[in-house]
Amino acid sequence: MQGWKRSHACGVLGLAQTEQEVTLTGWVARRRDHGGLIFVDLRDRTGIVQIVFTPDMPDNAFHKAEALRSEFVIAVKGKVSARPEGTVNPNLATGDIEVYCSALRLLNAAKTPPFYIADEVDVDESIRLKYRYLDLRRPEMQRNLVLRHRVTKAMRDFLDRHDFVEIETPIMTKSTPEGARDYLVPSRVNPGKFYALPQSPQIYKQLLMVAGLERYFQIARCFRDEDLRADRQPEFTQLDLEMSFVEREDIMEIMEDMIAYLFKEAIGLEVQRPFPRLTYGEAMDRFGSDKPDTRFAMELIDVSPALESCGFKVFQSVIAAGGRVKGINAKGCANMPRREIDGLVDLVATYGAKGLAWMQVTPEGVKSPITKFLSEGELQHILDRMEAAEGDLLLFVADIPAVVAASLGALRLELGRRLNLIDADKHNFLWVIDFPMFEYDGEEQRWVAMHHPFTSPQDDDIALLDSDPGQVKAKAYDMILNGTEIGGGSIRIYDRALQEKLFVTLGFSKEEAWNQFGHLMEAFEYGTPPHGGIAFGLDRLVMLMAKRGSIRDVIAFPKTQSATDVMAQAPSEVSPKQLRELHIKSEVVLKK
RNA sequence: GGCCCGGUGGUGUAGUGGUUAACAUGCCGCCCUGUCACGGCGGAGAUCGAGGGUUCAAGUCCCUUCCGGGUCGCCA
Repeated sequence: MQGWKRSHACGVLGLAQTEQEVTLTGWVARRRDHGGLIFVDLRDRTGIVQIVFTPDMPDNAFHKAEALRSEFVIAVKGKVSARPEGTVNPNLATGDIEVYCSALRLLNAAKTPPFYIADEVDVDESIRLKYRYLDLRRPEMQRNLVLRHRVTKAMRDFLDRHDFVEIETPIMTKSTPEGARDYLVPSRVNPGKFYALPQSPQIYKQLLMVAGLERYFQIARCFRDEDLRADRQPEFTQLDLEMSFVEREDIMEIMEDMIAYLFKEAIGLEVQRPFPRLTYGEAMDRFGSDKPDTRFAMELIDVSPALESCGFKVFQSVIAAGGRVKGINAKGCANMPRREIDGLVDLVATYGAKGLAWMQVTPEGVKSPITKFLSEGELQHILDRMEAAEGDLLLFVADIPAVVAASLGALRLELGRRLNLIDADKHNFLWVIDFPMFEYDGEEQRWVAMHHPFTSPQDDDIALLDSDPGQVKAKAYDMILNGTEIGGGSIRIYDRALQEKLFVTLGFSKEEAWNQFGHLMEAFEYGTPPHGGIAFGLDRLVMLMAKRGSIRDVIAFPKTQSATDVMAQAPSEVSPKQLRELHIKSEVVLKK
């Protein structure tokens, strides 16, 4: 800084500072050189202000300004002046004023950046990631990170007021079966043994409840070695919390409070409360999803009852085998070209649907490849059930319930997007409750926990654990915003015997269960309060607040889809010495 | 692991078998005292992701591979 001290941020200047001498610092966003007059847009974190240089200025400032280039770092002393009439720039927050430079210092020069530092630039994401420090100079990215800060700040404020204690739990912990693939860390001092990075602090936070902390939270980094998506990174952040002496309702109520507070504080949005609730069953039936986007209707309609004995063998046999025939009504799409319908067939096929039946409701009647197999009455029943009107396109999938839900749920979302039915300004929060405790894993031939194995079954269903695990409902709840799961949690098991029984239902032997989770079950025997909690995906939450399509835009240094950091070049090979010390031998099997 | 989209000067794109690969922007130089995506004139800048093949001829067609993105599986 060469002895200078910054007096103001660029973005705060306005007519109120007129005639003040200021010292500003920042980056050269643009230089407009008119020969005998130079304008420099000076950018710092807060915004942009115009600096004016003329040849009569002291400090040889004008000639120094001639040498300025994009992204040079400079300090400027000067006087704030109202702009001459006709030169006010209404597109700039500081556009009423400009700063007449009286002294200029070049703090650091810069190479020409590989892309413009501006919001509207459209640059390949791999270039942005390679030069992430330049990407993060863009005002939009800075807004995202600042928003993220505001959200976590508001979380801490709210939870502190509600007597939660922020506690850190280990990053190096124990690998456990169930759930996602673990990231492993070899132990140098324990040859052949590995730590695992936590998929979530689940067991530790339950142990904190046993310990009597009563209310815990943590803004916790979690790690899962699974394939990446727009909303999934191998390391991500959760707001993780747990409360003792509570029921489901207590947690849901305080979390609605918190979310409303976050949205008010961070983006000034008044959230409508209470949040609507859907049971898992209802969500799957009506929307084909356990995280329904309720910003538009187009609900799934079950037309099976009328088709049990219909002439269309595909429908009839699916129903006979216990499947369903359901449809959605794409209002006003009767004239969708055949080619586009074929595209929809491909779409549902990715979700396992073997076909997509369609009916165009035209002025000349219903056009469809399948009407010839249906009786007058069956067809009319379908049209009534679907509330079909002239101009509508009806789309049907017949399959086992899971495939019907997945394919029509995805089709509904796709059509909602294409038909512009989704109001981007809406914020539809809701809870999904009464999840099944288990789902059957055909590959492993056993029941697996839908939420996690520490979730309490609902009291009335405990008797079904042996006889009919598929019918057992869990004391679990997910918070959904606009079709994205932003949080999920449950009331936990706090009884050793019940926890042990649950592991047995999941196919563990008693020994395996104690080997893996013995410390939790032993703890349960020393006076464990009833407890439950929830975890929110911070990245997704901030992504939705920032109206971005990927959590990469709200993470400072994210990884690519192949889980690499293209800037730091991680992961990387390590020296043989490092491997030796860790008792590791790497045998990369190269494909021929 | 599967499917889909993309990879061409620094950046973003055009180029569907045939001259010297085009355009915009950025960059460099000169000119310019009210611009704000300043303007004018001139200039440099590309082994078309990589490898192989087909062809008289390949940015373009074929195969393999790498990289980025989306998605299914996967993600208690």
